Amino acid sequence: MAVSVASIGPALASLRDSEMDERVRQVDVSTLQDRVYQELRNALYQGRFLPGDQLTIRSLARALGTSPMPVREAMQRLVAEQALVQLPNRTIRVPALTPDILTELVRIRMEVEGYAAERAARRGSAALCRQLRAINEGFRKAIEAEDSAAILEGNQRFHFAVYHAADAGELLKIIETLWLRSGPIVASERNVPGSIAMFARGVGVHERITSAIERRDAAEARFALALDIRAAAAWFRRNHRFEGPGSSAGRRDGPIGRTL
Amino acid sequence: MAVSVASIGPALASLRDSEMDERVRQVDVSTLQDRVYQELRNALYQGRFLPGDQLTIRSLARALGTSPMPVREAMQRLVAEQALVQLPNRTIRVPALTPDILTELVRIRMEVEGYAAERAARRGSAALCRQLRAINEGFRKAIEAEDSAAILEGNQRFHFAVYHAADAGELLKIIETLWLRSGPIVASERNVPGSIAMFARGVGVHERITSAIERRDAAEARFALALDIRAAAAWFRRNHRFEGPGSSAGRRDGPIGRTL
DNA sequence: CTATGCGATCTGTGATCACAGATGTTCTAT
DNA sequence: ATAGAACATCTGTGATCACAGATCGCATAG
Repeated sequence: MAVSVASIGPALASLRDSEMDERVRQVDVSTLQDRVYQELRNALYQGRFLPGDQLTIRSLARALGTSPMPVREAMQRLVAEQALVQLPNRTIRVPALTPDILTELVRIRMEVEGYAAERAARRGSAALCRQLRAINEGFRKAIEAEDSAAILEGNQRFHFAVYHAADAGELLKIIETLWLRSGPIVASERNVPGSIAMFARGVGVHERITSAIERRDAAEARFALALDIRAAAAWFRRNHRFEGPGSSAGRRDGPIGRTL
Repeated sequence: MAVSVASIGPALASLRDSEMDERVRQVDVSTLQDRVYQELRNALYQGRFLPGDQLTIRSLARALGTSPMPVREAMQRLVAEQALVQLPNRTIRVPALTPDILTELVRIRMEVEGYAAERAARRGSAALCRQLRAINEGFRKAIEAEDSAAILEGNQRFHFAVYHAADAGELLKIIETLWLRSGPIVASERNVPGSIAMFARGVGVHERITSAIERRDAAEARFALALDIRAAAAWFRRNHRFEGPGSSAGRRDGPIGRTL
């Protein structure tokens, strides 16, 4: 009993791209090393590793459930981005910040991120300002609740909303690298007494940035953004215990530090 | 016939560190991947690879006489630094510059390198100014001789002498990354008609930068440095043929392009 | 002529292993 | 007590291989 395919009709026709899209979703094509990289990057941002901590390929591979290769590649990438440092004896550590490096990074960030704020002010929209105010409100609530993870996240979300509005992909990459440098040390200070008050002052500065963007005042947006960074750095410089690269002792508990 | 060691005297005593230093020199402890990285980096700076060129691990390993591993690590590092780009199909290419990216990189460089010039002006010495003038003289002679490699090198030496004088290691790393982005495309234009005249104008701007540093005029140093970058970019934008990522056709011979 | 399937080839990725350098501990000689 | 040697361990590096995805060329069907 032969049935002609033609008699079955369009049921066997090829599906159009749009029809196919409705039936299946794109799968994750990321490589293992990409995923390892993201996990390590998140861990650094969230202060799960402290400045001076040593990371080894094998221990991380065991913990992540992979072979050493993707971990090695991810770690080398973070070394290239200066988020990790490889010492002369070849071990890889989370870099500690010396007061000098901190000062330098702060100044660079004021220049680079200030420029991004300037660009954002020239390009900003009412929708952006609404978004910034919503983020800042979430940030304020996190401070009220003394929720350190939410505070760090809120501050970061505010800043990166501004920087995305700058519409400068290459600049964003530089800024991300700068933030990767500060992430661990900043997160390590999130429980220091007085950091809540520091963050609370940041809510007002964020509003100042937002208003400047609203008014298309590029110079004021730049100034306020730089002020935000500098004020946090000044607090940080007074409160952070600068230690040697191998030391992870002396952790103090208390309220929350802030992103520089 | 037993001879007491003690009778031989100080000939068998341990040498002090300083004595040892006089006898032997430090050996090169760099890894193979470091050396591969440097070679690739130099090749990119010198325009030995054109924008859009594909680089494969195995062909490079064969050419360099190594196994694929160090090449792979070096290439991944250059990808992390954006000197190479890895496409969705995973091949790795020398990135081409679109007009938009060029514009963005130029603006970032004006901000970042301008800031470095500002710092250099605050820290500069008479010795630095002598050095800068000597480099600029060599640059002028290279232009006179229409020696494209020496022109590129002279321009780079001038700029980096300024940036070193800024005394900001972290900033220098960012600047190096920015230059790595421009290297191949700039070197690809070194033989375009009119580039000599462009470079010749740069000699005067370099002197303007040097004078500003000499007078400790940070704002003028910043302005002149940014002017240097912007003028070169304007010329470049008028003269560079922006091509797709896969194309390396259309190479034109003639005088020399300039580093942006 | 166009679309699809198949096989070959190329490419990067991940796994595994051995090697080499650095470091710490223990032992021995002075 | 101190210095040096030997050994064990840890760490990253380099080599090699297999795997998996992407691409291309060719053949076949409609």
